[in-house]
Amino acid sequence: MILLDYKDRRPIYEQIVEKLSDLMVRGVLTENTPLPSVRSLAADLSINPNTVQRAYIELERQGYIYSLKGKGSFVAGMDHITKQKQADILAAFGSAVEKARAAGVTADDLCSEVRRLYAAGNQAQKAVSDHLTISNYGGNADD
Amino acid sequence: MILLDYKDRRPIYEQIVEKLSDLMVRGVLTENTPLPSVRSLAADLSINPNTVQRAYIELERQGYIYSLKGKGSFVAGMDHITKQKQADILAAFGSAVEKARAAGVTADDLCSEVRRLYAAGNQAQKAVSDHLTISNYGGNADD
DNA sequence: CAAACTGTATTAAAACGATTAGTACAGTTG
DNA sequence: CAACTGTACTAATCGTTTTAATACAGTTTG
Repeated sequence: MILLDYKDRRPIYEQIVEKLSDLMVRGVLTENTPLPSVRSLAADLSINPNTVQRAYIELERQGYIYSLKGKGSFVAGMDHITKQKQADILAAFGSAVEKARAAGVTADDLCSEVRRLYAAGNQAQKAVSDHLTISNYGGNADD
Repeated sequence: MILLDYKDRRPIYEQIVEKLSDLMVRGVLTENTPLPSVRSLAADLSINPNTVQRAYIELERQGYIYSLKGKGSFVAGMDHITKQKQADILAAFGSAVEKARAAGVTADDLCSEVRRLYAAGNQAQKAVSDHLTISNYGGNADD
């Protein structure tokens, strides 16, 4: 399940959006997989259902999920998701690059850093994905 | 002068910290240059002096400036500033890289993006620095 | 010295967003 | 029908940010 970070200054609903969309991109949540219901996720996280709903509304607005009244909320098509998430990520990446460039960091330095992080990250990857693993809900939207 | 972005969800004092430290790293504000007084910057930005003071307190805490009672606030030593800012920037960069890696973006893709942004950014750089230019206050801390 | 600046400190109120609480309605499922 | 689902709405609460209004201490300049 998701873990909330109360040290994070971002609002809870935004953390939920980020963590769930991460799980989709990582392939843990696949197309048409049902998400936990608004009320059950709220209970699991010990937060108000309204907060979860707000996160789901945002996820739907961004194209990560689709919701059916009376049925539930489900992971949207992976093609949309991948495009969306990678666009988000590249935008954030571009912003970080721009700041580094303005601060006098060279392109070579950044590329070295990229490769260093990739080398180091591959070993930590297993632990990270374990930590983010979401319980399997099973079932599909079109049951 | 600085421009505040009210669409930005971050608090005003934090925007001030970021923009002023940016100007220092870019070399627009150099060592011992006096910053606008708490009251005058507040007037320029049409905000409360307390908000500016909070930004200055934070800038001092992070080592970007030093303040002398009755005299004013001044840009700190560039060696401290550069180290501080580059550490901040590399941390943000590393976070962006990690997310991209998790989303399946290759290291080569990121490096290509870096070089593309550097090539494109060099032409936009003049416009950016123009936009961020701060009026010249003249004078030094040790007058 | 006096006026006009500086930074700094403090307390209270106001404003704003995030979150909670409670309720309600509509659709689905068994 | 009972128990789920998403959705909608209003009101209250809470924390942070910002404002407001002073006040005090040090510096500078006429």
